[in-house]
Amino acid sequence: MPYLKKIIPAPEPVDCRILTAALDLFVNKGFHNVSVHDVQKQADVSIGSIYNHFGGKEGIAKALYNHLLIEMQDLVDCAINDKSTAIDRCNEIIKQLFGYTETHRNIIAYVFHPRHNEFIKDEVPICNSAPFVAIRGIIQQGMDNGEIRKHNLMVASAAIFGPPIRMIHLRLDNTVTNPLPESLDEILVSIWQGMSGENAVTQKNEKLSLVKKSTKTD
Amino acid sequence: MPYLKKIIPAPEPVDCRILTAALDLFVNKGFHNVSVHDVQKQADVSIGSIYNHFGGKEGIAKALYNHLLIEMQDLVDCAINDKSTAIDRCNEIIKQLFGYTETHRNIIAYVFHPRHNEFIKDEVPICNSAPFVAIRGIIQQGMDNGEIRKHNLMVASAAIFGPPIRMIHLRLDNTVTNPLPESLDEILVSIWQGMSGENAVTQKNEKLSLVKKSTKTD
DNA sequence: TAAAATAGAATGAATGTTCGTTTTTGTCAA
DNA sequence: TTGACAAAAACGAACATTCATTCTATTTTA
Repeated sequence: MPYLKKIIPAPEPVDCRILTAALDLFVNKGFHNVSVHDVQKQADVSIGSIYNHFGGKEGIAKALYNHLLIEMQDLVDCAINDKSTAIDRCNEIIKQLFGYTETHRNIIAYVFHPRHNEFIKDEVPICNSAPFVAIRGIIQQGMDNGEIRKHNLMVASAAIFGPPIRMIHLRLDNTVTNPLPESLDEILVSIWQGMSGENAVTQKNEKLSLVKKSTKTD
Repeated sequence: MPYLKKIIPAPEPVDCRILTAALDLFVNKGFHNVSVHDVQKQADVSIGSIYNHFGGKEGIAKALYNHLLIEMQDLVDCAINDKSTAIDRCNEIIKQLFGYTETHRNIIAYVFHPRHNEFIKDEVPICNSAPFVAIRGIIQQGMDNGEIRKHNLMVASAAIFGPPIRMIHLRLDNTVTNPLPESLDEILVSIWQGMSGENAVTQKNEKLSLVKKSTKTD
């Protein structure tokens, strides 16, 4: 009965199994709390295979890092191609990130893990990796053409992507329990229109109350 | 010549030396890349003292964590006492955090280290610790009295504290090279007034361009 | 002089890596 | 199609090292 055997799904290649297992373990237990033997067991491969393919534990982490950065780059490139304004591009990127946080949690958790340098040596820090630089390029363009209020570039990046990244962190923590896409519109409104309510002391064209200087002259 | 000896500054107590050394090492090398012996050497104490005072490596991390959370709580309490509106209180907290990022880098880096649970077991996650809950309390009040636009509480928290926390992370990374207090005003303006520039497609009282539904009726 | 604190050598478990062996894969001649 | 055979991949026991912790001895404190 050869058909009985055929039912077995095409086995994933060894290197994919290793990466998938490692991603899961690294994200959920932390790189340093995972041994090569743990990865070996979960991936159902031998120690030798891991060393053949990746050269060691850090090699796995680097391969994952570089692979996932390419996927991030794709995401950013798509947003640039599909949308024409800086604001739309940023919004699209945020939308995609929120979606992936629900559907590909491990990937997002790994990429937005804040301290890769604790276990990956000699790689570009995530904030200076190609996709993140590309995002800043979008923002710079937006400031140049007046879509986005002029700021120091890093400040603008933090103002636009700080809230969604914070949401992602809180969601990965389970501090936020609702799927992020449900909050997308609210977040986007707050980014572009600010957080002040009807009774806020701050008025337009005036400095904020915390800023003391020049409140009387102008 | 007893005076020669007197010049030696009062030696810090052993437990403080241990905590100071551990904080420095944990922040700069990562908890898992630091051995108890590293701490012992840098603190210039014996292994035995470390085990007497803190019971082990994780004990040091927990003691640090709890100690620094108390300092954070103080910071929040002061803001609540010194300021009367939600916006002013948030701004004051952000101002203090920016200042401490420059003057007490290690403390901020440790508290805002995103993955304490990788090395500290059985402690409240940072986002649900007292000071962070207190901050959300401020925001909730601000929404109740109309100072802050009404949102889901977590969304509002992310919108207000996402940008400054992002700046802190980028600064700790050295991706941002200017001292944070220099960017304080810019960040606060962007939080409360939003990021849209003169030529932005988004207009007030209309939905953002990314939000497709109901763009025609209203 | 008893209790507390400090000291640091010794211990043992955990774990990253090596390396010789076995299995699989691909190629080519019969 | 078969068999020979070389290259590549997989295997996993053994190794070497690191490192958290223990424990007994010594010093300091009250």
